[in-house]
Amino acid sequence: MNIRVIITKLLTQALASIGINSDGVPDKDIDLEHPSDINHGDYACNIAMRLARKIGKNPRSLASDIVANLPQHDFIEGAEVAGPGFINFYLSNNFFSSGIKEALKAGGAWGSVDTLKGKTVLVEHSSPNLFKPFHIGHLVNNTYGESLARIIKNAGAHVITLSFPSDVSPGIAKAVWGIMHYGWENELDIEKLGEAYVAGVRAYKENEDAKKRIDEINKNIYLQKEQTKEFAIYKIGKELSLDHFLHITKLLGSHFDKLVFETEAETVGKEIIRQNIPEVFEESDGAVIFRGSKYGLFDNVYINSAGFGTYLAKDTGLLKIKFDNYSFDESVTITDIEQKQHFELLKKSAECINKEWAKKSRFLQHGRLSLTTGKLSSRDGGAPLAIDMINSVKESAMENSRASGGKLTEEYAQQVAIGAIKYFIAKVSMGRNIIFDMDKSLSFEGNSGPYLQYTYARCLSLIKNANFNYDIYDFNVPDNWKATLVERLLYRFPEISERAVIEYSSHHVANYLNELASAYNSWYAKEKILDGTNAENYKLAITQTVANTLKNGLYLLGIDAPDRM
RNA sequence: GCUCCCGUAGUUCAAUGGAUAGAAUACAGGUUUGCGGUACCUGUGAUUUAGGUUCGAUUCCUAACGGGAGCACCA
Repeated sequence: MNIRVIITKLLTQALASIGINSDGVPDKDIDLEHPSDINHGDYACNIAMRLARKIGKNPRSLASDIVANLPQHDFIEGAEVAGPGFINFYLSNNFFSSGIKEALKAGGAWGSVDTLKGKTVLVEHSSPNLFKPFHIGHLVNNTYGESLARIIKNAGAHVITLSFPSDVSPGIAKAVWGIMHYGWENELDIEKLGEAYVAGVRAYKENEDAKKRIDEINKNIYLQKEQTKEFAIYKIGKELSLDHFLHITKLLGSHFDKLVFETEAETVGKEIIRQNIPEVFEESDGAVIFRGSKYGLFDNVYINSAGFGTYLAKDTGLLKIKFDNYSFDESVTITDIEQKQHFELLKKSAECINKEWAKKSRFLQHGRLSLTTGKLSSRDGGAPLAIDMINSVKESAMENSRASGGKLTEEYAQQVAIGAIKYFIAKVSMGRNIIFDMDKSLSFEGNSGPYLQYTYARCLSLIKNANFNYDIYDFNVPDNWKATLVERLLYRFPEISERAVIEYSSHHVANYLNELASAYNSWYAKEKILDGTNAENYKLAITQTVANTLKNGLYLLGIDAPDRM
């Protein structure tokens, strides 16, 4: 039985025996929280403070009355009144050890919850602009998106992952112009693609003829004029770009069940928009617009005067594609925060077309990534490329290892590098801007991905040395055992993953894992685990549970836990 | 100009309206015959300002100041 339910029940009984009946105090009014300072106990309840005035007693004396009337329970070591009238509960060794047994039995499922059991959720993230390189901004999106997909799945939902590559836009026309300008059509690679894009952007601004030509290219791509030279080049570039995207997202641990391209969504979007003139959309200056200003938002163009859908039309089309092809409870879209207001507009227009579309869609934004001085910058002077960043961090991971006499393999170094980068992002609550200092931010020490990976590898090494087999569950709490901070944190893991899914945020998991690893390392420093006494098995069981928690928790962040590093 | 988001140690981040505001990093000093020192321990150091709501405010409300984003044919 859930420990919160047990404590709530005990409190209700105590209240009843001092004459406060359960009608006046519904269970939901009994707030149980973990005290911010763990020395204050495992759970704290503020019920006395909330009731005191109502029944004309002072909070502390009411709290004492409640404590005096609490029934005994095997899982509760004791309760006391503290501070302004809190009732603090201390859990017992029996509770902790039975929790550890449960956790070990659950194995890979330890930490999973059933908050979204039976639901289907679409998660759309990491949508790339094809022809533009995958840079560190995409890393941010991928980190949060992948982590959320895993957190939602961990809560029992069926998750379908989608990505929405932009394969048609004026920017792409610029890149195609650049490729033709340099004559690279037969020797194209991902670096040249980036350079071609930059050249196209510059030419569009500075050269009138180039501008005209680019507009023509854009039109031919939108209209899919297969016989033109630019369309042939476009197809080569699109394929190359898409391969790169799939390669790098796979490296990062992501898989997409479905790719919906903008070309498809644009067609679908324009159709549904035209069908909704004039009820929802209206014509203005040759374009089709949505009057967001009627709803406190702003007006914007959905189909431009040349007859092409803007990204608002594309996203409208994507919504229709989602609802036509899948049956789901919620669709979650993760983008950069600069699109926040645009998605509010999109949601409002979607609501006008079909109420269900808006009701079942959730648009989440993560913060922007800004760079301080760093040694890395991309070849075109813009944001550093993801792949360069990973390689650079990987190199310093290997250097670190060599310096301490280890020999980290490429494969492990890569897991450490990706773990360092992803953790740095995932530990920050989504929505806040992230400031990146290439040289300093990605530390391998302290509150970092590698710190957690290191702790995990250390646990495994210990277990291996001891030949401990946790499938046996052959352990008992040693006599005179004083519960450690580690045990007092371990049982909270499912609460954390539940909070992560309720708030749709991964950073609670990251902070929890850091707290746990830190508690374990402190304990490890002063406690000999393999001490040859009959306490050894219990200490190993704790170690194994820490390892499982770290592994499962890192998984929720999209980070691998290598068995050694 | 209008709308939205954000202001916490030198720096990067935490804190379901709760108790003495937590970490990491940086800085100063320390820990090993014992299992992985990318570890552990000690110390210094912060809620932008002014009101309000509340038993209680970093958190909610109002204003000012400071930073970011959006505001018609880019995504």
